[in-house]
Amino acid sequence: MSLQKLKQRALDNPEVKAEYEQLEAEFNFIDQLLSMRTKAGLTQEQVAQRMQTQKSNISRLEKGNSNPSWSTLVKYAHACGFELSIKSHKI
Amino acid sequence: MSLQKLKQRALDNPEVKAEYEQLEAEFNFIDQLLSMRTKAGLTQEQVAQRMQTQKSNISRLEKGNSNPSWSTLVKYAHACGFELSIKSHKI
DNA sequence: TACCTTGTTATCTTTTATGATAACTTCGGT
DNA sequence: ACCGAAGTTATCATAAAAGATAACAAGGTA
Repeated sequence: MSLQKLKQRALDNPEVKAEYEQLEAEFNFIDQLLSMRTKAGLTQEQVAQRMQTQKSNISRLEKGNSNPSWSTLVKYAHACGFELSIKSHKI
Repeated sequence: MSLQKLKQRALDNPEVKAEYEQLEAEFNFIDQLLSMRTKAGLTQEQVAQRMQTQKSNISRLEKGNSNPSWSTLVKYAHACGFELSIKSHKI
């Protein structure tokens, strides 16, 4: 079994995947979004239902092809069971 | 001099004010926005110029009468000399 | 192979944020 | 009392986000 395949198998496990995502959590914006859903163990459709919207819109959000409003981000976070805040650090 | 008055005088000092704001930084969303500008020692008009927009729009943003997009928040933060990221914690 | 789940993409409509201008309020300083 | 700086509010036009639907792709499983 190739290393790639092994990694893939490992990531198929939700818990392993969540751990993995958490490691690079601070990485970037999109990753953090995805990380929340992964940790919650929810599908896009489930999140969509909780947000009272469509799964296609969740995909759009997670693919980074959008510029979401703050309330959308908060709704998404809540749907995944998280509280959201902004963090700022001096350049 | 009343306590209120004393507090007001203290907060008139930008440095004191910045320190004060920082203390309750995590307080809420709007406070954090304002805090960035306060720490930067900039006026709404100065931030507006750096964001290539109008001071009235900055006021609208800071008064909480809006639901800004992520890019607007990032622009605002940059104008104030900050890098922005989201922070999520499990409910 | 056929099926089902999950996610992606495209497109259209509707809602809303943003840009812009102008008039107004507050508050210090002179 | 006047004046200027800083911030607020209202309003309108336009750009863009969000809602909705449908068709498609990838992966796993019977």
